[in-house]
Amino acid sequence: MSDKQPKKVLVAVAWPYAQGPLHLGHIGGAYLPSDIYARFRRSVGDDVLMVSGSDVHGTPITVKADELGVTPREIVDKYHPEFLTYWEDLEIDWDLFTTTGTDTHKRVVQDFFLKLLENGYLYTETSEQFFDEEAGRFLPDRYVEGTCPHCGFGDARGDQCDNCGKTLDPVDLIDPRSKLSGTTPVLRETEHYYWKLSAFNEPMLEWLTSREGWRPHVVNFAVGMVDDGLHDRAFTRDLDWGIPIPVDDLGPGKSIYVWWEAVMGYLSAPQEWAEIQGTPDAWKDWWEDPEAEAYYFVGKDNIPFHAIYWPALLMGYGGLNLPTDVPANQYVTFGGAKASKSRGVGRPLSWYLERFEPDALRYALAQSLPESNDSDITDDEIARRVNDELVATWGNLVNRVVSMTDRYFDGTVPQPGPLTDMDEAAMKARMDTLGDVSDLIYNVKLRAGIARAMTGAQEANVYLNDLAPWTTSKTDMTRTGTTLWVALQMIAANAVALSPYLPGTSRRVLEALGSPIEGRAPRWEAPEVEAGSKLSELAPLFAKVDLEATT
RNA sequence: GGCGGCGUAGCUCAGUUGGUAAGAGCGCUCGACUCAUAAUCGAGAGGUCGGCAGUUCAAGUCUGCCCGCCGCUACCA
Repeated sequence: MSDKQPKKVLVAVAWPYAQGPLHLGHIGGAYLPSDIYARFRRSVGDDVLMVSGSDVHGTPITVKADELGVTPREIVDKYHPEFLTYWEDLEIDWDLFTTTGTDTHKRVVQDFFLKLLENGYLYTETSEQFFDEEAGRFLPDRYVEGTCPHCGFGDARGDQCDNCGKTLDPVDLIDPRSKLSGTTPVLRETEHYYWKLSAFNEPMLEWLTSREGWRPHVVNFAVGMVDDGLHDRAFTRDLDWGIPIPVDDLGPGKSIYVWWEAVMGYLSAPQEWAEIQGTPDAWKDWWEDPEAEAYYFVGKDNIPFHAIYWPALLMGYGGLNLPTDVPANQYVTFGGAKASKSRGVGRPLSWYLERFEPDALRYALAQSLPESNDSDITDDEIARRVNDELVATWGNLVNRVVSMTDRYFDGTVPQPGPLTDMDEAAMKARMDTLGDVSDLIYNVKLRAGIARAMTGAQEANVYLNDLAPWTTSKTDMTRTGTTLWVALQMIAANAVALSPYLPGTSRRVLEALGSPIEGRAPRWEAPEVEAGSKLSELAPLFAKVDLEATT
């Protein structure tokens, strides 16, 4: 670890729409895993840049704004600040969490557009779209409603019929009407830029099939999609809310399609970060250095955009790093059924934060990360993880060792005597824990990583039971001191092993044992708890949770 | 409809290229201990690996069909 050259690591995380509160599925699916990974890479000395931000131009935002009769900006201004409080509460440690509404983003996106145009990947084409003459706007698919041509359902949306589930083209609707004004929309010609995505079929397939270490479901899904053939996609929309195209040959009112624009945030956010640092070119270390790595943490619904479209955009731009890995997660489901509002997923994050300590919530989610399959969780399951695993195994371990050190040695780290084989084995076990957890996190097996770290805590419990310092304290204080000294070393190392997952409580443990963290993350090595030093006060790490008492 | 995925102990889940008598955590039973947040440690019970049929010397792990569940299906994110 320590002998490796520090690497530049871009930790890129899905951009949430600033359109509604986040739920545990979002946290477990993307934001927590990225934070765990980023914290770990900081610990081993790499230069991590973790960025994301609120997508302010997403269609759901304009839909919601139209429904409420407010501007999209008002929606964004409500939810973006709310997101920031989540990050603070959960200690999601961004280098920058911005929005797609910044000048930097606009500049980068428009530059990207021009570069694609220059490289021959954009062309114009005319098509017919529904236009609401009363509202004076072209209508996105879901703004058109009418009778479903398949089942006769009267309120089918232009993109899909909610009754029979079929995918529709708004032009096929019988008696179409505008959702904006209720009037009958008319077909009107409109000219747009199209992206020559079809040109990337071959290189994309070649790139995808040569990825090593990617999760099977990610590669399979992406390859399957490319195998079906990539088709050219419209690159612009008839919208005012968005980033206008930087050329005027199509007239006004043309914005870059929000999805293409949003993923470019991975490029613009590091530039904004660099500007804030006062080193405007610093972002290039993460984007242009071939040795730099880039990890994209997203949910599985985002695989096409991060494993295909964004890499294709980058290929079209040229000279920028493609993703090192897209460790997409599956879904966190609640109470068996799919993510449903009635079973907890609709609960605001604050509901959980009122009942669980941040690290306790992080623990339960980390143990349930849907890395290879959808994973199911319930409120009781979260409480069970906290009470029967986290408190019982780790919290109690720390507490019992600190208590004995207080009782038998007045809170001073005892001087160890000669180490026996059992002592040596325990000292080695703590190093193995750090090594194993490190291997697992490097491979983005975060769930296995925290389980392994907990095994380390169990090993310390076994060691204590075998050596029984509460018994030896009656006859042999040297032996007792040695045992507690070893146990303290194990705890300190284990706090480091857990630190990516449980940053707040790990910090408390390390401070109490005399190894305060310098910087944002502890060094990934076993700290030395010095004999003779005085332990500072350390209250129990976690409290047990009783949901019934607080509900 | 098309594409993809899932169904492994009571619960939540692991199980690289098919190969020793199928694993973990929690729960449960019994025992040990009492420093510790009735926590800890040990032992044990518990599974036709959704069903059926194949391929193979050998299948949870490959093929086909069936049952149940889910996601995506391109201007929807």
